[in-house]
Amino acid sequence: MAQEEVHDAGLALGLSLGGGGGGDSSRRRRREASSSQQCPLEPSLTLSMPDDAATLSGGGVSSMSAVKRERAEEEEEEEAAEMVSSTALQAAFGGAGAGAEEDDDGSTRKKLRLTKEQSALLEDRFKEHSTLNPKQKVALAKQLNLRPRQVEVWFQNRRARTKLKQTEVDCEFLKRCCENLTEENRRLQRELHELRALKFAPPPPPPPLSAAAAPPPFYMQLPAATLTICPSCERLGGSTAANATNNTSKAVDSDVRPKGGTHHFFNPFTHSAAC
DNA sequence: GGGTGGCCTGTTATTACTTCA
DNA sequence: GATGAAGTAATAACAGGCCAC
Repeated sequence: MAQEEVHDAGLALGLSLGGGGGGDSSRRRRREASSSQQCPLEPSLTLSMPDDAATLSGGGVSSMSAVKRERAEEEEEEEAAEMVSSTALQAAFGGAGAGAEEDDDGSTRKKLRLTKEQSALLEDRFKEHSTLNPKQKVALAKQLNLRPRQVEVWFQNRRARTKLKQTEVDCEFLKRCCENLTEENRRLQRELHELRALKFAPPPPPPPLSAAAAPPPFYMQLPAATLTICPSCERLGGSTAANATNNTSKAVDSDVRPKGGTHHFFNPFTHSAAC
């Protein structure tokens, strides 16, 4: 089933959950609740209109500065206006829009699926900048017929997904590093064994692998991004082997070297007694 | 020092899709 | 093949913490 068909179905009303508008509204509401006399058991998931009404009634914003309060009220007014005009814009963007339908009991949150068009535009903006300033956020929200809070949440989630993905990639890369180092360790053990055996043999011919022909140890090929802070001494590590043989490492090293001091790159696979 | 806003991280809830009897 | 329940992945929304201003 095409997702857009589902998106279009029954979501044109444009009522919104949560509320509060731009900024970290949920936390703001929490702080407001704690600083005012509001009941702590009040459900946090409310429709925006009642929530806004409560806020505008004065109890919820008592701790906010006048400027902030003014800004919040402006945003809330904008959102209210957006809701009024949302029906027309829903047609343009296919319907996920600025909020959720109210449940019969009005208590459960409705998660809205963004349309392909909305997601695509958000992705485009994310490619340009992974963060938004408040003006950009509001503008993008208007363009997408979403609330600024929704745009903000989308960017937060998107950054989290990106980071998670990068972590998985790094993990996979380090796994390969580990495998290669294990293999290299085996090779060196064999080589050591052979050299020891040669002690009792006639003078050997030159080694088959010259320094120029032999590939550098795997850890010397690690990109700079994998070089991290040494957990023991909490310095940028300075693997002399890597620095001596790898131009890239040298360049990176010179970029990050603190003035008047030397440090070593930390390689998690080779780091041992160096610190 | 406390208030506020932005961001991160972890969690929850919802939706869409897949599998299987 | 059609169907509904169960399982799963994706993700919007939320909560709480941290940090800078």
